[in-house]
Amino acid sequence: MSARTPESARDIPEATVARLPVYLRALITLADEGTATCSSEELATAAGVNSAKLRKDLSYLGSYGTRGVGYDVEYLRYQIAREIGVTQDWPVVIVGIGNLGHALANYSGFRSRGFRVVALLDADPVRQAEVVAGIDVRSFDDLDRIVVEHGVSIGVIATPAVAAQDVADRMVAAGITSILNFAPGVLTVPEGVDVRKVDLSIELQILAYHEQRKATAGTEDAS
Amino acid sequence: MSARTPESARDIPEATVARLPVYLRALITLADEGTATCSSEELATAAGVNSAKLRKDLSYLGSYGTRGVGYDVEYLRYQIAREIGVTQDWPVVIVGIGNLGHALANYSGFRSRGFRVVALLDADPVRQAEVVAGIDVRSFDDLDRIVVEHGVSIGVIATPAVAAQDVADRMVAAGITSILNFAPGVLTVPEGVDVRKVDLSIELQILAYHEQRKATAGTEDAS
DNA sequence: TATTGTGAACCTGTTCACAGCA
DNA sequence: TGCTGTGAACAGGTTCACAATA
Repeated sequence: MSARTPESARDIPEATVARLPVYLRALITLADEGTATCSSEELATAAGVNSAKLRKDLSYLGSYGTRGVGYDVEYLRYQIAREIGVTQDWPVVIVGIGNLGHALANYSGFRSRGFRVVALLDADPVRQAEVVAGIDVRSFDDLDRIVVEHGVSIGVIATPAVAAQDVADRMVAAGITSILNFAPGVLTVPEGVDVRKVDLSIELQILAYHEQRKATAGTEDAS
Repeated sequence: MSARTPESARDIPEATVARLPVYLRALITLADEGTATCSSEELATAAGVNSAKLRKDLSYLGSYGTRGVGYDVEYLRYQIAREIGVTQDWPVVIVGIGNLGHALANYSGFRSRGFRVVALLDADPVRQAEVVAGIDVRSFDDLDRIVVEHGVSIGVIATPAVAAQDVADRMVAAGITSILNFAPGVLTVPEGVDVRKVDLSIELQILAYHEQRKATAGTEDAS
């Protein structure tokens, strides 16, 4: 392995990275309930995983627990928040202020979990008259200026599918390097830009697959 | 307990199941463009995966291609739709008609991808006066009746986090066996009930983690 | 003692490379 | 010949079981 691993820069498996936010949320819940200390078993239950996986995941960050005792909730919460990078807020722009864009703009979870919506953009001049969640909707052409002004590196696409690739291209050109995409379909972006996709009908179709199998579990179909 | 494996019921790896809807969407796009036949390379590009993975995935369904030629777009589309179980519509109920519930109710992608929203439910009597996407919002107490009447097995939770577990419990009691949950936090459900979770701030936090690493990429140099 | 942290075993998913077939 | 379908090698992720230790 590489000889120097500076204190905070071990490489954490992707599957673990995807669970850290879940642990963080569970720790916040425990803290709110007044819990000062928890075992890996308790935290794992709160996060919906098994304790061996939780301990393995945490071991990639460092040794933040105490053998025979457990974890200090506040301390571990801070360490995970720091590892994820949400000890201060990330500025975010949302493009596409239709039904979904409205819902996202109004979602209070962003603000409390390390993100601040700094602009809402839409290509439709009619929508640019609106004020949503206390923020005026501005022209998509303002993207470059806003990205520079607020140092934005994360963008959210909530447009119809047909516009998504163009929006992504312009986000990348403006300097955005992480995109959360709610539009269906595949986005093509340059190396170094991260895209995560949320597709509602894909999620339902995965459920439908399993549902279908439950229905035919006892039956044998011979078509 | 899998003594018999009837022709259509091979066990498909979970990772493959999660990609079948992506392939289906890519095939629909190709069909709409008038493409009659495609190679694994073309379909893989359209779906955003590599061709070896695509072929491996399709091999779990059967041999639907022609060596030296490729795949018939319409035929493969039908086979995948049948495998997922979306050759006819699944009735779905949405609970929690706030901002997100509105957006989901109005999302046209559901109807065109194998799902039909049969009811919108909310615990708040004020919301029950509304009509959203042409469907009246009804009392959450009507859940049992609606599930039986329409044969619903899939439910969507778009309530605040605090209500989600109660809604899930009542869905399960009513006979629902698949849940798509947009509320943050862990849901506990009995064996046999599938839950998929969509959590917006978790997705953003995963992006933030990688974004943070990009920012410090120049600091540590190895190899 | 009670619980963490972790090597080792195991399992799942991905990629390679080519045999098999139209 | 060209492209699919697939065994085999590989990589990544999960679970086990126990040594380390407050």
